[in-house]
Amino acid sequence: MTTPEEPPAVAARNLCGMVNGLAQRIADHLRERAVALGLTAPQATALREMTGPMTMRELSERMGCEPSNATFVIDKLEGLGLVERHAHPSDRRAKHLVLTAEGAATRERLLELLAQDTPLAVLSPEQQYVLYGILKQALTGS
Amino acid sequence: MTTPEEPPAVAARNLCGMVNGLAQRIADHLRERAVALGLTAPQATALREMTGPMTMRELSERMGCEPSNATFVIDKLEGLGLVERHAHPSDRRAKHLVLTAEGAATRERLLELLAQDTPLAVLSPEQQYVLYGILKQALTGS
DNA sequence: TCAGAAGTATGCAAGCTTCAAATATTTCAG
DNA sequence: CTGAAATATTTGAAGCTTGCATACTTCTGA
Repeated sequence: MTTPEEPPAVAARNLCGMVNGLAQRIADHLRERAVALGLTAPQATALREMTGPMTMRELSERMGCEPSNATFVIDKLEGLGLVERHAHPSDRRAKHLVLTAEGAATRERLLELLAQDTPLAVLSPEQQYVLYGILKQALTGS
Repeated sequence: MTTPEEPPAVAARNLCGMVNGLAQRIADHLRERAVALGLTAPQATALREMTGPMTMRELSERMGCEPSNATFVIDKLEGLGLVERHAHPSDRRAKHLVLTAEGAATRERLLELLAQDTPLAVLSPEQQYVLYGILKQALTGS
């Protein structure tokens, strides 16, 4: 019954579960570092994605959530004094999210913590590069 | 400034985000199929993991969630008549989760739907096998 | 034996997420 | 220029998830 010449098919059955498992491990890693800074995981995610001023919609897309969820999370970060909602320079419908000085400092500390002991650190540079190529193809569909 | 001889380091920076992105795409795929059967995504996840009779704890571990969350989801599936809570044969602390006939039929339809148009289908069998090896190492840490 | 440690499931409170609807603004066809 | 359609954000309701507390059962070791 064993078919040594066809291992890919067997392996593929659990691939989705393995991707989810790895994503969950990454999420746990993030949550751990977030609480060390007094943040929740979603708050840390938002902070991590705040590479610069952006709209609510752009943030929600970067976070991979609904805009109304971004509203909820930004409410918290604004309450913590880490983010401010400014008027958008060219579109009065939109808000311009900007980090406060404390928000920028917290973000820097967060990025440092996130860079430590990544769940992917057990992979060699070569493996990481191969993984990058495969993920890129899976995500772009090309 | 470009360093053609060192692409892995550059690539590695976004690896976590790409893994999360792929996991989200898999989750969206699941949700889409779930609603087609009148289920929510968590309910479909539970049904998918019900490969046979098991305890609440085992189900929660397979689902990657807290036991109290499994209680919530199983309450729903029990209300839909797809799962039943039986007495565990050897441990009176535990419940033995069992699919009803309708539950088993729904699960079969779900598995068929999930096998169609997987987000990983764009990868060649060879790529899937390489991905399997890398994910395995990342998950086991070996 | 039996007292305490550990395991299994559930209830509850709080927070997170999504969805649908509402408001305000912008864009664009005609 | 005007009104329809599209876009940005927010609100409220409903569902999902977690963490902790609780009740009960099983296991362990003196």
